[in-house]
Amino acid sequence: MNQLKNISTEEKIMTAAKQVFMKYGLYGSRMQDIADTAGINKALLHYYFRNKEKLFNRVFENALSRFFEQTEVFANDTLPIKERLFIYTSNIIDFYSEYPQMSMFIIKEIGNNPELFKQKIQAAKKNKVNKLLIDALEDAIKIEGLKKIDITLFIVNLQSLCSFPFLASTMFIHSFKAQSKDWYTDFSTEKLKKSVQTFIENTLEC
Amino acid sequence: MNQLKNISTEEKIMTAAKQVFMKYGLYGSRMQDIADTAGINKALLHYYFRNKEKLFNRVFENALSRFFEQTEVFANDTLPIKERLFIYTSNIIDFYSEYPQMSMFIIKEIGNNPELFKQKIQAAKKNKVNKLLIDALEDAIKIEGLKKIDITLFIVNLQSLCSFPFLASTMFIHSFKAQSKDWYTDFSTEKLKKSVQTFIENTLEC
DNA sequence: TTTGTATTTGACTATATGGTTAAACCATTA
DNA sequence: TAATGGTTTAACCATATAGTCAAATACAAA
Repeated sequence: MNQLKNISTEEKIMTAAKQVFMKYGLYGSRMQDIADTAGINKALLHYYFRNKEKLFNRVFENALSRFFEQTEVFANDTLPIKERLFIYTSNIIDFYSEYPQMSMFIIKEIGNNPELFKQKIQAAKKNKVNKLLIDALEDAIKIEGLKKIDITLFIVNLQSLCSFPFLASTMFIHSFKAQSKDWYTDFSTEKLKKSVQTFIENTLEC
Repeated sequence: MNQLKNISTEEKIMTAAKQVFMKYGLYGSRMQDIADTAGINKALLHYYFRNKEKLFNRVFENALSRFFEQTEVFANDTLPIKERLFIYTSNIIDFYSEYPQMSMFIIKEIGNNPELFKQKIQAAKKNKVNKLLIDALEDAIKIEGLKKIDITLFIVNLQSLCSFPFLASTMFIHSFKAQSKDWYTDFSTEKLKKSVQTFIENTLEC
């Protein structure tokens, strides 16, 4: 058995499946489309991943893992919470910048498979390298003497500012183009990062 | 011909189609599913709306119209821009609160049909009762002496704060529940409105 | 070279799905 | 009552799609 070639084919499939599933979701995606994108026979999909659902779950699980990796920074208790928030939001913006459809994909599919999401949360909580945003904020209020903010609201606001620009990029592109503003020229992830940082500072310090 | 009965069936179909299309998108939705939801025969769908695409476009067009209606407040030049922004964000939050899947639906489908979106923008610009956010802000800088903010960035931030909480509500519900926080208890649209207003004040005045 | 095993393919099946049609139903009116 | 015309339905068709299978191919070991 050629281990290298084997991995290569499997990865070709995973790459193609990621692409197609992110674009069309579980129901909208066609196995033939995935096979074509991967440049292989459709039967080979079923040889490597028994069926559509199993293939989809692998892609979804990968995406969720990447998503939760981002929270590792909160385990670093030596940094003040504001610094950790800056690093986290910067990382997550870079992450979405690289995979713009990730956010949409995760949000849409959590509804269909909330169990896997719960599992990931539990795993993250038990993992020593990891700590979730909510726990880090609660600790910061107790230990660092952080102002008693509304934690859930703050998290929602933060995720909104970081995710939505990529999620809705097609809307913004068309919207601004129709009004003679070039989204690509006007928008940069660096500017977004700065505005998020300003939001964090205003919320934590005002 | 019974005009009343006619409208009723058509509306039953539109209501069902809205529900199903919002949940599964164009490709993921099944005509049979829409027929079942409306409590009618599948052939009747084709009697009222020739085919799937036409039915979908009607639903999409309705959604877009509702979306653009929200910007009418910006045409009211007698109110200071801050007031108009407060009203607009409050309205749009109420709107998403009523139709939580609207934002996701519009975003997802604009990519497939950007032309209709462009048309709506053009129509809104020509409409005297209507004025778009971007124009209102540009005017405010010229006329009201508003601080020269980065308009596109501000709009993106604002839309993010207002839309994402509803778009990603399933994620937040599961996320907070897994961490013993009840999303429904902790979250209210009033709190969200206040945080958006604070963001507007900080951005326009700081 | 031969043999055995993993990989890959074309051809196939069963089912789901969008769409059509002819007939039935029902309300209005002559 | 009977004719008219819009509305609704069951049955049907053509195609698309997920999944299967036997045969072919590649490739490593004997």
